[in-house]
Amino acid sequence: MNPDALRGHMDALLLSVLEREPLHGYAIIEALQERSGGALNVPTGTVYPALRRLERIGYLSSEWATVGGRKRRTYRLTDSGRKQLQGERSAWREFTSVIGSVLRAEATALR
Amino acid sequence: MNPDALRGHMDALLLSVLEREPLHGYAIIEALQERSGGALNVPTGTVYPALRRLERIGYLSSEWATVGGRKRRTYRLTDSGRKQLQGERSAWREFTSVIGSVLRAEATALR
DNA sequence: AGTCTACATGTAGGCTGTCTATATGTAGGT
DNA sequence: ACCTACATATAGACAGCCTACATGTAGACT
Repeated sequence: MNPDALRGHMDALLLSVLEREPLHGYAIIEALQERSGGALNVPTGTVYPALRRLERIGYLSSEWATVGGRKRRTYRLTDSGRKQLQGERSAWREFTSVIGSVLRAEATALR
Repeated sequence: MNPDALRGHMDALLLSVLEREPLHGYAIIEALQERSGGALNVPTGTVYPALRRLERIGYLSSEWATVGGRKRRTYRLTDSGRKQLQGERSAWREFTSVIGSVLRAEATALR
C-alpha cells in the first residue's frame, strides 16, 4: 500500500477502529491489520503521533493503565470524535465517488 | 475536497484524463472539473509541476503548440504511462477496498 | 485608451502528515 | 544470555499538494 495514499485518511481509520471500544496504540495497529486482512501495516511512528494529534484536537481522550506489568495508554472516542467519524465516513464516500468518476470515465464516455 | 485526500492519487487522475486524447494543462484542469461534476478544483500550482514530474518519469511526453496566438504545452500518454494507468486503476480498487473494509467494519462486525 | 475576464504556463516556498530509524523498557520463553 | 512479543515515544527525512505570485496573449466592453 502506497504510504501517500493513506494521507488524509488516517484519521478516519483510527476513529473507526475506536468506535466500538477503547484501545491502546499497539492494539489499534493490530486491529487495523486484522480488519484490512493484513493489507494495512501502519508503523508505530505513524500511529502514536497521529493519536496524540487527534487527542489534541479533541476527538480522543486517553488514560494510562498497567496490564501485566506493561503500561498502556488507552484512547477512547469523545463525543466530538464520534461526530467527526460520521463526517469522515461521508467524506470518504464522496471522495471515492469523485475519484472513481474520473478514473472510470473512459469506460462510460464512449458508450 | 480535503487537499490531503488527493495525495497519491493525482497521478491516476492525470493519466486517466489523458487516456482518450492528448490535452494541455489548462484543459486537463477543466476536464477534471467536468468529469468530477465540479468537485475537483485542482490549482495550477498542483497540476503543472505534477505534469512535469510525470514527464520526467516517462509516463507522459509533451510538445508545444500555438493555438489562437496562445502557447500550449500538450501532454500525451506514453506506452509506459498507459501501462502505469492500468496499475493505478488496480491500486485504486485495492485502496478503496482496504480502507472501506476498515471504515465499514462496525456495520458488519456485530452481525 | 484603459480595464476586465478568460486563457495559458510556470516557480518559490510553506505546510503537514507519513515514514524510517532509533531509543527505552517489561515479560516470558529457550 | 538471548530472542521475541508487547508497548510507547521522538527526531528528522521526505514528498507532494497548496498558496501566492509572476508573466503574457486575446477579446470584450466602456
